[in-house]
Amino acid sequence: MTSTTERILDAAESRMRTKGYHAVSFRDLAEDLGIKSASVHYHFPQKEDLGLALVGRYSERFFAALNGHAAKAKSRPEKIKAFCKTYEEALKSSDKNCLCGMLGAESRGLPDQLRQAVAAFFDANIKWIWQALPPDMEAGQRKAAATQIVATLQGAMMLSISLGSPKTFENAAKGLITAHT
Amino acid sequence: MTSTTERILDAAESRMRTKGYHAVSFRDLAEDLGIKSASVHYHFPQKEDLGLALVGRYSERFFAALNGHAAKAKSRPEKIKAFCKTYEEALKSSDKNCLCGMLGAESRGLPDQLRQAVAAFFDANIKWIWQALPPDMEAGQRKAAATQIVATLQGAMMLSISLGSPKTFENAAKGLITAHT
DNA sequence: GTAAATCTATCTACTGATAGATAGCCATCA
DNA sequence: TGATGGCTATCTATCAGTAGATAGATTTAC
Repeated sequence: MTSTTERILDAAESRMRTKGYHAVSFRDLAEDLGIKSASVHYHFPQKEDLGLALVGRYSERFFAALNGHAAKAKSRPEKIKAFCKTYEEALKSSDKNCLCGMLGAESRGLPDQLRQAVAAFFDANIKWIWQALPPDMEAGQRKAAATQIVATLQGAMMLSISLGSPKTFENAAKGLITAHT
Repeated sequence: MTSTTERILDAAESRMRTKGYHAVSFRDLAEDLGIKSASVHYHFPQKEDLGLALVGRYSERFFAALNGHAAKAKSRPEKIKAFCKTYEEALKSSDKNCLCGMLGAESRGLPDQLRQAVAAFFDANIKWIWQALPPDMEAGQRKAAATQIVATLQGAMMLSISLGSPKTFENAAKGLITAHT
Protein backbone atom coordinates (compact mmCIF):
# COMPACT_ATOMS: atom_id res chain seq x y z
CA MET A 1 0.00 0.00 0.00
CA THR A 2 1.38 3.37 -1.04
CA SER A 3 0.96 6.41 1.17
CA THR A 4 -0.98 9.48 0.08
CA THR A 5 2.24 11.47 0.04
CA GLU A 6 3.70 8.99 -2.40
CA ARG A 7 0.61 9.02 -4.57
CA ILE A 8 0.67 12.82 -4.69
CA LEU A 9 4.28 12.70 -5.80
CA ASP A 10 3.44 10.14 -8.47
CA ALA A 11 0.64 12.27 -9.87
CA ALA A 12 2.69 15.45 -9.68
CA GLU A 13 5.66 13.85 -11.39
CA SER A 14 3.53 12.54 -14.19
CA ARG A 15 1.87 15.89 -14.75
CA MET A 16 4.96 18.04 -14.39
CA ARG A 17 7.03 15.89 -16.72
CA THR A 18 4.25 16.28 -19.28
CA LYS A 19 3.21 19.91 -18.99
CA GLY A 20 5.66 21.71 -16.74
CA TYR A 21 5.63 23.20 -13.27
CA HIS A 22 3.23 26.07 -13.86
CA ALA A 23 0.67 23.98 -15.69
CA VAL A 24 0.05 21.71 -12.72
CA SER A 25 -2.32 22.75 -9.94
CA PHE A 26 -3.12 21.39 -6.51
CA ARG A 27 -6.64 20.74 -7.73
CA ASP A 28 -5.37 18.63 -10.63
CA LEU A 29 -3.45 16.43 -8.22
CA ALA A 30 -6.35 16.24 -5.77
CA GLU A 31 -8.66 15.07 -8.56
CA ASP A 32 -6.15 12.45 -9.66
CA LEU A 33 -6.27 10.99 -6.15
CA GLY A 34 -9.96 11.55 -5.45
CA ILE A 35 -9.28 13.92 -2.57
CA LYS A 36 -9.59 17.68 -1.99
CA SER A 37 -6.90 20.24 -2.77
CA ALA A 38 -6.70 21.22 0.90
CA SER A 39 -5.55 17.68 1.62
CA VAL A 40 -2.72 18.04 -0.86
CA HIS A 41 -1.65 21.18 0.96
CA TYR A 42 -1.58 19.17 4.17
CA HIS A 43 1.21 17.00 2.73
CA PHE A 44 2.97 19.80 0.84
CA PRO A 45 2.11 23.22 2.31
CA GLN A 46 3.62 25.18 -0.57
CA LYS A 47 4.01 24.27 -4.20
CA GLU A 48 7.75 24.69 -3.87
CA ASP A 49 7.77 21.99 -1.15
CA LEU A 50 6.17 19.64 -3.63
CA GLY A 51 8.66 20.57 -6.33
CA LEU A 52 11.61 20.02 -4.02
CA ALA A 53 10.34 16.63 -2.86
CA LEU A 54 9.79 15.71 -6.47
CA VAL A 55 13.27 16.61 -7.63
CA GLY A 56 14.78 14.88 -4.59
CA ARG A 57 12.94 11.66 -5.25
CA TYR A 58 13.61 11.79 -8.97
CA SER A 59 17.29 12.43 -8.45
CA GLU A 60 17.65 9.57 -5.98
CA ARG A 61 15.86 7.20 -8.28
CA PHE A 62 17.89 8.30 -11.27
CA PHE A 63 21.25 7.77 -9.62
CA ALA A 64 20.15 4.49 -8.07
CA ALA A 65 19.23 3.23 -11.53
CA LEU A 66 22.41 4.65 -12.99
CA ASN A 67 24.66 3.01 -10.43
CA GLY A 68 22.70 -0.19 -10.89
CA HIS A 69 23.39 -0.19 -14.60
CA ALA A 70 27.00 0.83 -14.12
CA ALA A 71 27.72 -1.79 -11.47
CA LYS A 72 28.60 -4.43 -14.04
CA ALA A 73 30.24 -1.95 -16.40
CA LYS A 74 33.98 -2.30 -16.16
CA SER A 75 35.15 -0.56 -19.31
CA ARG A 76 34.71 3.11 -20.08
CA PRO A 77 32.40 2.59 -23.09
CA GLU A 78 30.22 0.38 -20.94
CA LYS A 79 29.87 3.12 -18.35
CA ILE A 80 28.84 5.59 -21.01
CA LYS A 81 26.41 3.04 -22.33
CA ALA A 82 24.97 2.65 -18.82
CA PHE A 83 24.51 6.41 -18.63
CA CYS A 84 22.67 6.52 -21.95
CA LYS A 85 20.57 3.56 -20.96
CA THR A 86 19.43 5.26 -17.77
CA TYR A 87 18.24 8.23 -19.78
CA GLU A 88 16.57 6.03 -22.35
CA GLU A 89 14.68 4.16 -19.65
CA ALA A 90 13.56 7.41 -18.03
CA LEU A 91 12.08 8.42 -21.36
CA LYS A 92 10.63 5.14 -22.54
CA SER A 93 9.21 3.77 -19.33
CA SER A 94 6.90 6.77 -19.13
CA ASP A 95 6.95 8.45 -22.55
CA LYS A 96 7.77 11.62 -20.67
CA ASN A 97 10.59 14.11 -20.57
CA CYS A 98 13.16 14.12 -17.78
CA LEU A 99 11.69 15.96 -14.77
CA CYS A 100 14.80 18.07 -14.45
CA GLY A 101 14.97 18.66 -18.18
CA MET A 102 11.50 20.12 -17.98
CA LEU A 103 12.20 22.17 -14.86
CA GLY A 104 15.60 23.21 -16.20
CA ALA A 105 13.93 24.81 -19.21
CA GLU A 106 11.51 26.66 -16.95
CA SER A 107 14.39 27.37 -14.58
CA ARG A 108 14.13 31.15 -14.52
CA GLY A 109 10.47 30.99 -13.57
CA LEU A 110 10.98 28.69 -10.59
CA PRO A 111 11.39 29.45 -6.89
CA ASP A 112 15.04 29.79 -5.88
CA GLN A 113 15.55 26.58 -3.97
CA LEU A 114 13.87 24.54 -6.65
CA ARG A 115 16.01 26.07 -9.35
CA GLN A 116 19.09 25.21 -7.31
CA ALA A 117 17.96 21.63 -6.80
CA VAL A 118 17.55 21.19 -10.54
CA ALA A 119 20.97 22.68 -11.20
CA ALA A 120 22.42 20.31 -8.63
CA PHE A 121 20.96 17.38 -10.54
CA PHE A 122 22.75 18.50 -13.68
CA ASP A 123 26.00 19.14 -11.85
CA ALA A 124 25.83 15.63 -10.45
CA ASN A 125 25.13 14.24 -13.91
CA ILE A 126 28.12 15.98 -15.40
CA LYS A 127 30.31 14.90 -12.52
CA TRP A 128 29.27 11.27 -12.85
CA ILE A 129 30.06 11.02 -16.51
CA TRP A 130 33.21 13.07 -16.02
CA GLN A 131 34.49 10.41 -13.67
CA ALA A 132 33.84 7.77 -16.30
CA LEU A 133 36.03 9.56 -18.84
CA PRO A 134 39.80 8.81 -19.14
CA PRO A 135 41.74 10.57 -16.34
CA ASP A 136 44.59 11.27 -18.74
CA MET A 137 42.35 13.41 -20.92
CA GLU A 138 43.18 17.11 -21.07
CA ALA A 139 41.21 18.77 -18.26
CA GLY A 140 39.21 21.22 -20.33
CA GLN A 141 38.42 18.62 -22.94
CA ARG A 142 37.31 16.13 -20.32
CA LYS A 143 34.92 18.63 -18.75
CA ALA A 144 33.62 19.59 -22.17
CA ALA A 145 33.05 15.99 -23.19
CA ALA A 146 31.11 15.29 -20.00
CA THR A 147 28.97 18.38 -20.53
CA GLN A 148 28.34 17.43 -24.12
CA ILE A 149 27.08 13.98 -23.21
CA VAL A 150 24.56 15.33 -20.72
CA ALA A 151 23.45 18.07 -23.13
CA THR A 152 22.94 15.58 -25.93
CA LEU A 153 20.83 13.24 -23.83
CA GLN A 154 18.72 16.04 -22.40
CA GLY A 155 18.21 17.53 -25.83
CA ALA A 156 17.42 14.10 -27.21
CA MET A 157 14.65 13.59 -24.67
CA MET A 158 13.10 16.96 -25.38
CA LEU A 159 13.30 16.49 -29.15
CA SER A 160 11.91 13.01 -28.90
CA ILE A 161 8.89 14.22 -26.95
CA SER A 162 8.32 17.22 -29.19
CA LEU A 163 8.52 15.16 -32.38
CA GLY A 164 6.54 12.32 -30.85
CA SER A 165 9.15 9.82 -31.94
CA PRO A 166 11.14 7.46 -29.71
CA LYS A 167 13.46 6.83 -32.65
CA THR A 168 14.64 10.42 -32.34
CA PHE A 169 16.15 9.68 -28.96
CA GLU A 170 17.93 6.61 -30.24
CA ASN A 171 19.32 8.50 -33.20
CA ALA A 172 20.64 11.31 -31.07
CA ALA A 173 22.14 8.98 -28.47
CA LYS A 174 23.74 6.31 -30.60
CA GLY A 175 26.58 8.60 -31.68
CA LEU A 176 27.64 9.07 -28.06
CA ILE A 177 28.37 5.42 -27.62
CA THR A 178 30.29 4.91 -30.86
CA ALA A 179 32.26 8.13 -30.28
CA HIS A 180 33.72 6.90 -26.99
CA THR A 181 34.56 3.36 -28.05
CA MET B 1 9.00 53.10 -34.90
CA THR B 2 7.84 49.59 -34.12
CA SER B 3 4.18 48.62 -34.23
CA THR B 4 2.28 47.53 -31.17
CA THR B 5 1.95 44.06 -32.64
CA GLU B 6 5.71 43.87 -32.92
CA ARG B 7 6.21 45.16 -29.39
CA ILE B 8 3.78 42.58 -28.04
CA LEU B 9 5.71 39.86 -29.82
CA ASP B 10 8.97 41.17 -28.38
CA ALA B 11 7.62 41.17 -24.84
CA ALA B 12 6.00 37.77 -25.27
CA GLU B 13 9.15 36.24 -26.71
CA SER B 14 11.27 37.57 -23.91
CA ARG B 15 8.89 36.27 -21.27
CA MET B 16 8.17 32.91 -22.84
CA ARG B 17 11.82 32.15 -23.47
CA THR B 18 12.44 32.87 -19.80
CA LYS B 19 9.50 31.26 -18.02
CA GLY B 20 7.55 29.23 -20.53
CA TYR B 21 4.17 29.45 -22.23
CA HIS B 22 1.91 28.95 -19.24
CA ALA B 23 3.77 31.40 -17.03
CA VAL B 24 3.07 34.34 -19.34
CA SER B 25 -0.24 36.20 -19.19
CA PHE B 26 -1.90 38.85 -21.31
CA ARG B 27 -1.72 41.17 -18.35
CA ASP B 28 2.05 40.73 -18.08
CA LEU B 29 2.47 41.75 -21.69
CA ALA B 30 0.06 44.65 -21.38
CA GLU B 31 2.02 45.99 -18.42
CA ASP B 32 5.30 45.66 -20.30
CA LEU B 33 3.87 47.92 -23.01
CA GLY B 34 1.86 50.23 -20.77
CA ILE B 35 -1.46 49.23 -22.27
CA LYS B 36 -4.44 47.16 -21.13
CA SER B 37 -4.82 43.42 -21.56
CA ALA B 38 -7.89 43.89 -23.75
CA SER B 39 -5.67 45.73 -26.23
CA VAL B 40 -3.36 42.76 -26.43
CA HIS B 41 -6.37 40.61 -27.24
CA TYR B 42 -7.16 43.01 -30.09
CA HIS B 43 -3.90 42.04 -31.79
CA PHE B 44 -3.94 38.38 -30.76
CA PRO B 45 -7.46 37.22 -29.95
CA GLN B 46 -6.36 33.91 -28.44
CA LYS B 47 -3.18 32.99 -26.64
CA GLU B 48 -2.55 30.33 -29.26
CA ASP B 49 -2.56 33.03 -31.97
CA LEU B 50 0.17 34.79 -30.10
CA GLY B 51 2.16 31.59 -29.71
CA LEU B 52 1.88 30.77 -33.40
CA ALA B 53 2.97 34.24 -34.47
CA LEU B 54 5.86 33.98 -32.06
CA VAL B 55 7.11 30.65 -33.36
CA GLY B 56 6.67 31.83 -36.96
CA ARG B 57 8.70 34.95 -36.40
CA TYR B 58 11.34 33.15 -34.37
CA SER B 59 11.69 30.46 -36.99
CA GLU B 60 12.05 32.96 -39.82
CA ARG B 61 14.63 34.93 -37.94
CA PHE B 62 16.55 31.82 -36.99
CA PHE B 63 16.83 30.50 -40.52
CA ALA B 64 17.62 33.93 -41.91
CA ALA B 65 20.53 34.20 -39.47
CA LEU B 66 21.56 30.63 -40.19
CA ASN B 67 21.61 31.09 -43.94
CA GLY B 68 23.44 34.35 -43.42
CA HIS B 69 26.16 32.60 -41.46
CA ALA B 70 26.28 29.70 -43.87
CA ALA B 71 26.47 31.85 -46.99
CA LYS B 72 30.22 32.15 -46.84
CA ALA B 73 30.69 28.61 -45.54
CA LYS B 74 31.94 26.40 -48.34
CA SER B 75 33.28 23.40 -46.49
CA ARG B 76 31.21 21.00 -44.41
CA PRO B 77 32.89 21.86 -41.08
CA GLU B 78 32.22 25.50 -41.78
CA LYS B 79 28.51 24.83 -42.26
CA ILE B 80 28.35 22.95 -39.00
CA LYS B 81 30.19 25.81 -37.38
CA ALA B 82 27.63 28.23 -38.81
CA PHE B 83 24.86 26.11 -37.35
CA CYS B 84 26.45 26.12 -33.90
CA LYS B 85 27.12 29.83 -34.14
CA THR B 86 23.46 30.54 -34.85
CA TYR B 87 22.49 28.69 -31.71
CA GLU B 88 25.17 30.38 -29.70
CA GLU B 89 24.00 33.80 -30.78
CA ALA B 90 20.39 32.96 -29.98
CA LEU B 91 21.51 32.12 -26.46
CA LYS B 92 24.05 34.85 -25.84
CA SER B 93 22.34 37.82 -27.43
CA SER B 94 19.48 37.43 -24.99
CA ASP B 95 20.71 35.11 -22.22
CA LYS B 96 17.57 33.11 -22.89
CA ASN B 97 16.72 29.62 -24.00
CA CYS B 98 15.61 28.87 -27.55
CA LEU B 99 11.90 29.68 -27.87
CA CYS B 100 11.23 26.31 -29.45
CA GLY B 101 13.43 24.53 -26.96
CA MET B 102 11.23 25.94 -24.23
CA LEU B 103 7.97 25.20 -26.01
CA GLY B 104 9.24 21.79 -27.09
CA ALA B 105 9.70 20.81 -23.46
CA GLU B 106 6.17 21.97 -22.63
CA SER B 107 4.98 20.41 -25.89
CA ARG B 108 2.34 18.11 -24.44
CA GLY B 109 0.68 20.97 -22.65
CA LEU B 110 0.35 23.19 -25.71
CA PRO B 111 -2.56 23.68 -28.12
CA ASP B 112 -2.33 21.37 -31.14
CA GLN B 113 -1.31 23.83 -33.83
CA LEU B 114 1.35 25.36 -31.66
CA ARG B 115 2.81 22.00 -30.84
CA GLN B 116 2.95 21.21 -34.53
CA ALA B 117 4.65 24.51 -35.33
CA VAL B 118 7.35 23.77 -32.77
CA ALA B 119 7.85 20.28 -34.15
CA ALA B 120 8.15 21.77 -37.65
CA PHE B 121 10.95 24.02 -36.41
CA PHE B 122 12.88 21.00 -35.20
CA ASP B 123 12.22 19.04 -38.38
CA ALA B 124 13.57 21.96 -40.39
CA ASN B 125 16.61 22.16 -38.12
CA ILE B 126 17.40 18.50 -38.58
CA LYS B 127 16.84 18.75 -42.32
CA TRP B 128 19.16 21.73 -42.64
CA ILE B 129 22.07 20.11 -40.87
CA TRP B 130 21.35 16.81 -42.62
CA GLN B 131 21.93 18.55 -45.95
CA ALA B 132 25.26 19.82 -44.70
CA LEU B 133 26.47 16.30 -43.93
CA PRO B 134 28.34 14.19 -46.53
CA PRO B 135 25.88 12.71 -49.06
CA ASP B 136 27.92 9.51 -49.19
CA MET B 137 27.28 8.85 -45.52
CA GLU B 138 25.18 5.79 -44.72
CA ALA B 139 21.55 6.98 -44.64
CA GLY B 140 20.70 5.95 -41.09
CA GLN B 141 23.96 7.29 -39.76
CA ARG B 142 23.48 10.59 -41.56
CA LYS B 143 20.03 11.08 -40.10
CA ALA B 144 21.30 10.11 -36.68
CA ALA B 145 24.21 12.53 -36.86
CA ALA B 146 21.90 15.38 -37.86
CA THR B 147 19.54 14.58 -35.00
CA GLN B 148 22.41 14.39 -32.57
CA ILE B 149 23.70 17.83 -33.50
CA VAL B 150 20.32 19.47 -32.94
CA ALA B 151 19.80 17.56 -29.69
CA THR B 152 23.20 18.57 -28.38
CA LEU B 153 22.68 22.26 -29.11
CA GLN B 154 19.19 22.30 -27.65
CA GLY B 155 20.36 20.47 -24.55
CA ALA B 156 23.34 22.80 -24.32
CA MET B 157 21.10 25.85 -24.27
CA MET B 158 18.86 24.42 -21.60
CA LEU B 159 21.79 23.29 -19.45
CA SER B 160 23.51 26.61 -19.86
CA ILE B 161 20.44 28.49 -18.66
CA SER B 162 19.79 26.10 -15.80
CA LEU B 163 23.38 26.24 -14.57
CA GLY B 164 23.61 29.97 -15.20
CA SER B 165 26.85 29.49 -17.10
CA PRO B 166 27.53 30.49 -20.73
CA LYS B 167 30.66 28.35 -20.61
CA THR B 168 28.42 25.30 -20.37
CA PHE B 169 27.06 25.96 -23.84
CA GLU B 170 30.54 26.36 -25.28
CA ASN B 171 31.72 23.16 -23.63
CA ALA B 172 28.82 21.16 -24.95
CA ALA B 173 29.07 22.59 -28.46
CA LYS B 174 32.80 22.56 -29.09
CA GLY B 175 32.89 18.79 -29.51
CA LEU B 176 30.43 19.02 -32.41
CA ILE B 177 32.81 21.10 -34.46
CA THR B 178 35.92 19.04 -33.83
CA ALA B 179 34.02 15.81 -34.44
CA HIS B 180 33.05 16.79 -37.97
CA THR B 181 36.38 18.21 -39.08
C1' DG C 1 -16.56 60.39 -41.35
C1' DT C 2 -14.59 56.07 -41.35
C1' DA C 3 -11.54 52.58 -39.72
C1' DA C 4 -8.13 51.09 -36.53
C1' DA C 5 -6.80 50.90 -32.00
C1' DT C 6 -7.40 51.34 -27.26
C1' DC C 7 -10.16 51.84 -23.41
C1' DT C 8 -13.49 50.53 -19.27
C1' DA C 9 -15.82 47.14 -17.25
C1' DT C 10 -16.88 42.72 -16.58
C1' DC C 11 -17.45 37.53 -16.87
C1' DT C 12 -16.47 32.82 -15.49
C1' DA C 13 -13.06 29.78 -14.17
C1' DC C 14 -9.15 28.73 -11.80
C1' DT C 15 -4.89 29.69 -8.79
C1' DG C 16 -2.27 28.86 -4.27
C1' DA C 17 -3.35 29.11 0.23
C1' DT C 18 -5.75 29.17 4.89
C1' DA C 19 -9.13 28.53 8.86
C1' DG C 20 -11.60 25.65 11.26
C1' DA C 21 -14.62 21.46 11.74
C1' DT C 22 -14.60 16.48 11.69
C1' DA C 23 -13.46 11.71 11.73
C1' DG C 24 -10.56 7.69 12.91
C1' DC C 25 -6.88 5.71 15.46
C1' DC C 26 -4.07 4.61 19.36
C1' DA C 27 -1.95 5.00 23.81
C1' DT C 28 -2.59 6.15 28.41
C1' DC C 29 -5.00 6.04 32.71
C1' DA C 30 -8.95 5.45 36.10
C1' DT D 1 -13.02 -2.01 30.42
C1' DG D 2 -13.78 2.00 28.57
C1' DA D 3 -13.34 6.86 28.71
C1' DT D 4 -9.87 10.70 27.69
C1' DG D 5 -6.89 13.22 25.07
C1' DG D 6 -3.86 13.84 21.44
C1' DC D 7 -2.38 12.97 16.66
C1' DT D 8 -3.03 12.31 11.72
C1' DA D 9 -5.54 13.01 7.88
C1' DT D 10 -9.17 14.54 5.65
C1' DC D 11 -13.04 17.54 4.92
C1' DT D 12 -15.99 22.09 3.94
C1' DA D 13 -15.79 26.64 3.00
C1' DT D 14 -13.60 30.49 1.70
C1' DC D 15 -10.09 34.09 0.50
C1' DA D 16 -7.71 37.40 -2.57
C1' DG D 17 -5.57 37.26 -6.75
C1' DT D 18 -5.14 36.08 -11.51
C1' DA D 19 -6.31 33.61 -15.84
C1' DG D 20 -8.21 34.06 -20.77
C1' DA D 21 -11.70 36.22 -22.94
C1' DT D 22 -15.61 39.44 -24.43
C1' DA D 23 -18.96 43.51 -25.09
C1' DG D 24 -19.35 47.87 -25.98
C1' DA D 25 -17.84 52.79 -25.45
C1' DT D 26 -14.19 55.90 -26.70
C1' DT D 27 -10.27 57.79 -28.78
C1' DT D 28 -6.95 58.42 -32.51
C1' DA D 29 -5.35 58.85 -37.26
C1' DC D 30 -6.07 59.57 -41.89
